Amino acid sequence: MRLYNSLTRKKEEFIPIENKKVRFYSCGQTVYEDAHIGNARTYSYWDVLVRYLRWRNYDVFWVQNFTDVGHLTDDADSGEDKIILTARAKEIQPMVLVESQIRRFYEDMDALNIQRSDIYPRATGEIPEMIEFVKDLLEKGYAYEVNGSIYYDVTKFPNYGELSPSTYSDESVGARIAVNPEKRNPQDFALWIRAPPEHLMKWPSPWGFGYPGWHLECSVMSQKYLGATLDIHGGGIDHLYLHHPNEIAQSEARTGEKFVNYWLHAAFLTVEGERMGKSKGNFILVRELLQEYDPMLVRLFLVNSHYRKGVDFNREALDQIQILLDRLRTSIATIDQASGGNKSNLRDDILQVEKDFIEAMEDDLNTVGAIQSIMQFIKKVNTSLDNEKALLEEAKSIIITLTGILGIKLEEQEQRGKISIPELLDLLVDLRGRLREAKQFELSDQVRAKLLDIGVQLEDKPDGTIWKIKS
RNA sequence: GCGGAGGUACCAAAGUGGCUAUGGAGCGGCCUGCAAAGCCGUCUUACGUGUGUUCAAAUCACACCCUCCGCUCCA
Repeated sequence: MRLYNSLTRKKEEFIPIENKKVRFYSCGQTVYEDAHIGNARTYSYWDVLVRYLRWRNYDVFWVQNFTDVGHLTDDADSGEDKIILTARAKEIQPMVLVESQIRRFYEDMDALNIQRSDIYPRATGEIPEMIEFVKDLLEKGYAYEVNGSIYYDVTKFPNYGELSPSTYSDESVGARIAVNPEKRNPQDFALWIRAPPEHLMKWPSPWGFGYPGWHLECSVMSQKYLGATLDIHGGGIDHLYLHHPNEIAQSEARTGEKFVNYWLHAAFLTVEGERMGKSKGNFILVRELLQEYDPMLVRLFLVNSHYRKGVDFNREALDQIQILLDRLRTSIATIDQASGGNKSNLRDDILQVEKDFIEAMEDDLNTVGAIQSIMQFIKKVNTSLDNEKALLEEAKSIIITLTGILGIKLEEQEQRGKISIPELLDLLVDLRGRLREAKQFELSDQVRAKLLDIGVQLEDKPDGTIWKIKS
């Protein structure tokens, strides 16, 4: 598999440190508000990457963090903790907010079929490890203490900023906001921040009460759960410039070993041509979107563009995706209905689609190409319904497997109590078929129209009727 | 300003030296009680502009134009 490595800025053959074992860390959510469509897009790609690697028999261990403390409203180590700020506005305790947001995060991700990482460590659960980490950096001379706060001295780390195509110049840092006078260099960043007495989220440390700087947790957690060197580290493109260079500086200073072999960065999505941002107020939350749209439609939209390329979110784009999703679902329903024949030309096409899919995915996770290979295959299947039934079943199975790797569930397991909805629909379809045989078209059309109203579409094919649950 | 990514047909979106991309929209047809779906054809000798390299360029080189993104919040 070839992956575009942000560190070298080119596609490289992916070779794990230890044969088929993959150590993967992705930067997670600061849990103070609901996940938006941009978060979901990024996490969808990590999900696809993990599913694909596992399908190819890699043993993937995936860690994604929850930031539940210390992420300030300003990256330059000033401003307020967003969690405390939001909790205060809601008049609840910070940890109540965190718990609630984590639950909501899981709900949103589950709905989009974004599988969970193997572990989700929380920053507040790793405070002792963070303190040890900072002590180590102090002893090694990479950090210094000022009035109970600890800062990382970037001049001690010669390769600082190697990941970032443009590190901050001193002027640009100073130009944005006043440089914290405690810092020796404008680019130094906080490892540990002293807390004023009234601060709610604070922990005792050798330097007094304080809380961790937000770059620290990723270094600490990844090292604790995955070791000194990670195979893959993923994150949003915004982290390429500050968060990730700082992670490298901290981690490599402590271990003396290379921190990450492959850096992956997901591009941002825009909404109606505009960047989603707090200042623009155009956030689209996953849960709001899902009240209106089929989760699988959203999921297909999210993976139907390349992760390193931006994509615009708008209604027209979703309408186009709906057609794509319908086409996928129709193919499954059509195969189910087909009685089959005695031809066997599909055998080659089944091998071909798997080959094309793999080829696309191996090329830097080209999900668009992978979807296209499936679409081409579906066209083949549609013209090959006279193949042996067993081959048709194989065709269906490969479609479900491949779309499943992209996180798209095509088969609905609709079950209410002991009633099977598929069986119920089969019964209705059968009854309507008898009406049509009796040329009672008015009544049979009514049945079809009513079913469509409640979300079931019937299609009369030459050899029978199929049903599809519409979104 | 500094740095990055990109400009592909009506829309979306792959492709990185020669091989029909693909999906949708529109139009025409086949099938069908009707509808839907599916299939076939068509728009389609598309690749930001200009030079150059080459037997051959969307693909490589150089220059230019334009767009988006980061250097605020933010995946």
